Amino acid sequence: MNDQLSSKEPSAAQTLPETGSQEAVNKRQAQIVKKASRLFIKKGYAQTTMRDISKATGINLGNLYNYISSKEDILCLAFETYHDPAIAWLERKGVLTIEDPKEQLQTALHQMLVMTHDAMNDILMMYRETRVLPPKFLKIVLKKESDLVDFFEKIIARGVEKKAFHVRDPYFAANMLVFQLSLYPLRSWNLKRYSREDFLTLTEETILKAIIPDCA
Amino acid sequence: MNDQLSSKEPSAAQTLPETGSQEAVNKRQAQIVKKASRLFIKKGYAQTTMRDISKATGINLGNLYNYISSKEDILCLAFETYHDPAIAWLERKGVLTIEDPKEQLQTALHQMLVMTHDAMNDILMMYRETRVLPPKFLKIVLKKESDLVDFFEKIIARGVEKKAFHVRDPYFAANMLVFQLSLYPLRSWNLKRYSREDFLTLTEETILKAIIPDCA
Amino acid sequence: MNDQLSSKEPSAAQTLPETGSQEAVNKRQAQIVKKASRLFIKKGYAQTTMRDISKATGINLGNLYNYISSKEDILCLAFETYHDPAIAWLERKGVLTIEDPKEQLQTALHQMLVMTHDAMNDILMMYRETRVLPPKFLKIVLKKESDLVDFFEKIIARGVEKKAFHVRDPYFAANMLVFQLSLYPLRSWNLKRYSREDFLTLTEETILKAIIPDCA
Amino acid sequence: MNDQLSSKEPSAAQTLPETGSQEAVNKRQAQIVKKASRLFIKKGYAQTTMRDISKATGINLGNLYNYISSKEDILCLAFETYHDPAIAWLERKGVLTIEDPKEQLQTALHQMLVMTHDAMNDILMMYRETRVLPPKFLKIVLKKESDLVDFFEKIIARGVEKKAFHVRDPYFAANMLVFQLSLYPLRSWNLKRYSREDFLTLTEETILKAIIPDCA
DNA sequence: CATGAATGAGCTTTCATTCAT
DNA sequence: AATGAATGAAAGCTCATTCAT
Repeated sequence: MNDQLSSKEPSAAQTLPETGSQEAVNKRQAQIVKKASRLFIKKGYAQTTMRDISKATGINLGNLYNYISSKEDILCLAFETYHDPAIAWLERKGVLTIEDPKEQLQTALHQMLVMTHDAMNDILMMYRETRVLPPKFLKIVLKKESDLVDFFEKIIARGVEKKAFHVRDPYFAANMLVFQLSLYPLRSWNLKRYSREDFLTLTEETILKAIIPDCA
Repeated sequence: MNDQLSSKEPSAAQTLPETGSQEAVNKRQAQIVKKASRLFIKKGYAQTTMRDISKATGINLGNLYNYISSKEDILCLAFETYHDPAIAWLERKGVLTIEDPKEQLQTALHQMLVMTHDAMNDILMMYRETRVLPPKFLKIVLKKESDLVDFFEKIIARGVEKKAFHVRDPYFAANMLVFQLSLYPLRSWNLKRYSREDFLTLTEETILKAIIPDCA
Repeated sequence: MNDQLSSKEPSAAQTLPETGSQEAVNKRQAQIVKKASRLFIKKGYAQTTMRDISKATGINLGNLYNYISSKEDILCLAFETYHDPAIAWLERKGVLTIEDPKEQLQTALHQMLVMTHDAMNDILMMYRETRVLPPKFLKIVLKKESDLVDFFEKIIARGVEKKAFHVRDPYFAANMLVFQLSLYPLRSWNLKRYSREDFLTLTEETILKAIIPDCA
Repeated sequence: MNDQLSSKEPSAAQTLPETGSQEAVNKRQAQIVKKASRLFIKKGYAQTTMRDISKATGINLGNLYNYISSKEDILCLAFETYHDPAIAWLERKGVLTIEDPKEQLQTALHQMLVMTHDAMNDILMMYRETRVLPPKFLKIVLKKESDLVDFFEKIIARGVEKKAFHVRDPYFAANMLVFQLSLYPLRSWNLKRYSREDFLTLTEETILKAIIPDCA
């Protein structure tokens, strides 16, 4: 039942020379992706040069290419890094085994909100730079996003069946819900006045009001 | 009253060697911005070259610079072009004079939804390329977006006062509402299954449910 | 009958932006190919940089790419430039209409020797750099070379039939003959002691001795 | 008499930090040159990277430099490796002691043809990559080639004196002969239709016809 | 001797922008 | 105003070579 989210396709963006100690390479790679993501967030992908990344990581320009195979590769890796945990989280927390629809929805929603809030900059970047991804990789990313929608659709549909939710079109509702998760990353400049806690509570409330009838 | 939306700052991104008939220049400029926007939408700003724009407009490469001062300038002008009408629309339609809060909100929402839906590609582009805008211009754009939020906040606050709406924090609700307007542009690939009409109705319904208590 | 040499395939290596006056572009292109060939001859293709070519032609590095589409393209154009005339020459001179086999062979041989001698450096370069050509282009080049062999094979075969030549295998003889044409380009450092005239006479004599029986 | 071919100049292209057992070093060096030559033949010198050579030899990239001093050095060593045996062969076989000019020429020619045929790929490579050799080394290589010409010139001149050969200019004839030895390496793609034996016989015949009068 | 990460110069190519005509 | 050739500063990436371990 909880296999619905595990679309684990062969995700490594590109193969590398793979010299030796894969572990050390992975560590370096992670370091590069992390620093590069910060730059992508700040300046945009196209405006970030490999020389910028070299400077930011402290890794020599030529040496960078021992760990990643191209600039595009870094972006793909960044998408992986920030996408996979989101999906794994829900699975681990056993959300799918919660019996009460309201409780189930609230739990899933809350966990996703927290995650989204904390990774806000990365999500903002991903919204912007999706266009740059190579087609093959783009497909994987969209699949993962639509998996998340499907996940919420199931929960909502079950709640509707059990008369706990009042929703005309569960698939649409799931789409709207998943989209609303990104409110903060995409609109943060207007929402700075709210504390983290206030914001989370308000968002949860607002989202649920459209799904649960008497939640006024 | 209608001054709340008119933050008409000196909008031409950069000054040009204003020679002859300003009118002819403006017309050419508009033509450039329109064609260039299509390219920015399709290929992304960074991936669009001045040569592309020259070819698309039929205006000689060097001659382009008689009408715009830089590539960046075109993007700034594009933001203006697609931002200002959105704001002017509501003003023109006299939404602010509607007495009944429910009717007022529904009217404003519907009009904005229609606009957003039809300009979806432009909006998507603007989400993506905001990072390229020069800081000064970015500020103007953000101001305009927050003007729209303020506009809806006023409507919602009045509805709350009149006990027509049930909303804990009107400013937050307005932000969410304005954000939800972009559902289609930013998620269109998941929503292709809905007809234009179905989509508009569903979105309106869903947004209003979170604001108007008994709108089930 | 004289169509046997005209394997005029679409030979332009790569398509170019083709801006306007094709004639001026062609002239510049020829200039680039000529200067670049000199460099390829002197230093080898791989050891010649685009900056070298820019400096040698006096054309700005970036501007070069308005006339050629890549470094490889220059090499392809060079092959064309020095290959096509060789083939056209024989056709124009009406060698194929000479009745007497001996006279026909001598005429063709002499004309080819003169050409080869004068373009020696280019031929040397072509021998060396053939490997760099893109496969599609390589095929064309090899086809042209084998056309030349076929041309001489026909002449020799006719001479054998008419008992004018004494040759066991006309195709082999033609290959050897065509190969011998390159003696000077490929061995010039050993042959500097001969005047142009002496060299041509000696070579002609030597080549013919292997084909015409009593030519001692 | 046999000193005419032994131009044994100090042949190691560059001096190395000669540490331990010179013998082991030489063995490794030979291994590197052999494998690298295969790569040079297949891909060309410029297109072969030190990483390729490291992978092909199984010797660590950095470690390679304990046995050779540069990439260029490998090429120089390759030229030596494939040049010296050709020269030594004839000396060893005692060709110079054969009394009958015709037999002497035939023997030398046959042996050289066999060698050239079997080492065709190496010879092709040497033709191509000569341009990369450092001037000092290039001189040595050319000297060795001209030694071979001198060798055949002596044989031919003696035959002419003894009225066994009919040749106007022995030096020119020797040059042509040595050049013809390379027919197969440089034209193999046109000559694939001949068996090894057929090819050798045809070539021998054709070459001799230009030197020995009644060899029809 | 062996390793392979690190170095940095240099490569081809692109492109916004300028300028002579 | 219009043209498009010219400019030159980067860009992404490669690779021979070095060096700390």
